[in-house]
Amino acid sequence: MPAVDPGAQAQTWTIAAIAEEFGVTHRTVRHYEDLGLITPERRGTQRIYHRRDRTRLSLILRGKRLGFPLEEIRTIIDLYDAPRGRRSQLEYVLAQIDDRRTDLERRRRDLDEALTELDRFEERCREDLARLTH
Amino acid sequence: MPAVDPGAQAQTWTIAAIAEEFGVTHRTVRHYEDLGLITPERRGTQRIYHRRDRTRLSLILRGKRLGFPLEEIRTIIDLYDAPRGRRSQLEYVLAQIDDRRTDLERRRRDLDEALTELDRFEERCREDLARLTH
DNA sequence: GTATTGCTTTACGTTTACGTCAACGTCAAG
DNA sequence: CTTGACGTTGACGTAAACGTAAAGCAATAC
Repeated sequence: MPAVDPGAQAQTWTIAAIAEEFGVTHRTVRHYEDLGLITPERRGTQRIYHRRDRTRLSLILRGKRLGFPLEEIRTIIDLYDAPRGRRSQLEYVLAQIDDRRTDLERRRRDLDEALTELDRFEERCREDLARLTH
Repeated sequence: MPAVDPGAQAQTWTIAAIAEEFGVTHRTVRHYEDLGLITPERRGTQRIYHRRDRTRLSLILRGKRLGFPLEEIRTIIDLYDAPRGRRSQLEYVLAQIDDRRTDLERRRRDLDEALTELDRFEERCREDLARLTH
């Protein structure tokens, strides 16, 4: 069992393959490309997707589940790939990270609140049910 | 200091008042009414908002911050006001609560993942920065 | 060869969540 | 009484996130 086979071709996927795997349509995948969220290789006219594209796609979809607009998602995943060679670039990235965290933590507070309320509501319902049962 | 003054008029608000207080436009508030998310009292042609409407509005806005579509938000807040007199109704509501919780917990997992990744990324950036500084 | 399968681009359609006039009612202030 | 300030109902506009044909290339299947 070879740890890493340097001669092996890096695995690639077709648009139909990743679309199906991620549970979206190929139209959706191409839309993300139009917005610059993924940039698959081109072999002639065909799109070839690499692991990098899969990583990005899963980031995009998680962002969507969290309710972020695609444009904002792009700034986020671009952040992860941004050049960080110079000090000024690194400091910019660190500032962006802070903004992101503030946003995410706000969401988590909202989420926790919603879950707490839901729990309280369930309790009330269960009490009502118990009263009905006697 | 009266605990509860039964003779006191319940406090009400105008559309401009709640719009400004919640940081949205009156157009937005009326849009939520069009979708049946809030149903203010009508005094003639004017809308009169009560505490109940404010509660709903804050639920709506939190739902929006969490990225829920308005139609889904309506089913959620309607759930809180749903009749629960009969056993079958209560059991339906409890089932809905379970669905909601599943959804919210999924979101929380996504959110925690995103925050963890962000932390790891920040660490890497800080290491890079330290290397630049020597 | 041609028929099918899979991928491509182009382009218009749709839904959601409002923004943005337009045109009009109403009520207190001057 | 008319002028604002504030409110109202349409109704059309728009941006985002795709859906949905339409029409064509390209390789394999028979």
